[in-house]
Amino acid sequence: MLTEERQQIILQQLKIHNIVKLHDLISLTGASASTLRRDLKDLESCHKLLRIHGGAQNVISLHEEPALSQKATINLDGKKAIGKAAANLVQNDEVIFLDSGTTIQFMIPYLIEHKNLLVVTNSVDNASMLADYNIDTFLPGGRLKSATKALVGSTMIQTLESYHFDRAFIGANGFSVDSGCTTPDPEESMIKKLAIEQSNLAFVLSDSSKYCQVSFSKFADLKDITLITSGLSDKELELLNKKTRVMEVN
Amino acid sequence: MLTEERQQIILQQLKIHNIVKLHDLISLTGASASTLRRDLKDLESCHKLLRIHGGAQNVISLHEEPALSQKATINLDGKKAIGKAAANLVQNDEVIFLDSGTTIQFMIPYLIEHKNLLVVTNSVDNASMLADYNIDTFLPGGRLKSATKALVGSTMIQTLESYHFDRAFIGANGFSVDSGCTTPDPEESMIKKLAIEQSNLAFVLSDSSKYCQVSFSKFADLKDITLITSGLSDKELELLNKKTRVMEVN
DNA sequence: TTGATTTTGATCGAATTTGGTTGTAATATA
DNA sequence: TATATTACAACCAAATTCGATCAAAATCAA
Repeated sequence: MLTEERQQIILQQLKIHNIVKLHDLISLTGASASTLRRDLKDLESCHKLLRIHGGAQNVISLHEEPALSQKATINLDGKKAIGKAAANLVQNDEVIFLDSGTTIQFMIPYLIEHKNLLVVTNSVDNASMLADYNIDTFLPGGRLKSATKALVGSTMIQTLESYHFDRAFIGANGFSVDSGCTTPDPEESMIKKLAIEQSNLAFVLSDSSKYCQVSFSKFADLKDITLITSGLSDKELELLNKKTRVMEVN
Repeated sequence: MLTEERQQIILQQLKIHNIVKLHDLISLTGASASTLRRDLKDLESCHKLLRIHGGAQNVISLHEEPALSQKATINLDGKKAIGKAAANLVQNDEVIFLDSGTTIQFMIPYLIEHKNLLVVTNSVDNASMLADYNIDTFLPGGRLKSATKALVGSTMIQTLESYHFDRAFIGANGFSVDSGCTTPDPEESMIKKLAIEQSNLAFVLSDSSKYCQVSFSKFADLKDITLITSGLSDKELELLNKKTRVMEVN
């Protein structure tokens, strides 16, 4: 059995079961524990799975959005760096759109450097933080999604259609060369898509853990946005650079 | 069974039942009590659940009061009682408006008793809390006021004009027989006024410390609203009762 | 074929996980 | 209230899994 075959089997099992045990893989492939450990190690290093004691699990299960508190602490330094870099792109007097999500939230402390900004956001949490920083903020109306505290729905869409932004900063649960930028919830996906359309320049902020992740709903092709990310390898960057503009921070 | 599997089962059970007993988890996973205790400990330390004697419960346990961080501790018992009384007025299937302000916020934990509510609010903080309690919430668009984290402005007004509420619950910085209900900010005052107009029944929530206080901008005559208050003397109540309906709680 | 490179499987000590035991604390019952 | 029951944290020893290493096997190149 070839290495490629084994790894396909592993990923396939993961898709089905969300979790695989090393033991099962041994009987499934006939390979030794050592070999399969090596496979898992390889697959983990390109973010295709997450190793756990006794096996491996999906990096994210498609229909599960981890609650904010859980997500918030992951890859903190990376998010901070991304947030700072993104905020530095903003110019005085601009109107910008801020998506929901913790990565985007890290931009806010750095936004106070800029004068006379107007921020439009669909995130209740971001709005609260923007108010703390005394940044002029506008919320389009919408229905509130409990899980992410983002505003969605037809009202939001109608409102956004009548706005135009200098820049939009969007979060993503996954991005890949083939599938573009994706997120679990179709309604939020539609907001992201629309915000990108209504902007002169659109940026997707996402750390390396989201690379090669595909979530349910696609909201942008890589060619239509500029990616701001951190923690990617040179090889991965090279590959991405063929499809989009990438800002690697740190 | 892998650690990760067990923990997923635990969280899944919590989502369904809001509470799990250690005993049930033992029969559900086949793992020992020690192991499951460890799992609960781990999950608690990353804030995915709250341990209780004999098992665990969701972090946001529905029937429990939120920890309120701020200086909102003034007259806490009074506000709680007012919030509870106000929430009890609400009926299933109603559309209600919630104003901004801490007193109003105390209603939210008690609102979960009612089924199929739709809450409209202009307060970002209330919205966030409503999301925590999984209550259907709609935010009309508007400009965000930093000081109070309330949404104001023409967009908000236009939106509210097209809505109609079964009940509106409004906060006030002052109320008196002569000057009616008042609040410092004219823009917020306009929102309150409008919300009252658009409702079948309007309630102003305000504790006794606001009695005979007059703030800059008036948004309602006492005759147009029902006052929900606490801590007033019999004499004061008698006086007020001539001008308006008063619910004294506690 | 020969020699170099890669892949594989086995081994072993270290690290992790697990289930049971113990004494203590919390809860239930009388 | 006093007592019995149950759940708890802390600890330990057994079992499992892990990572590192190395030699055998397979693959490749000339």
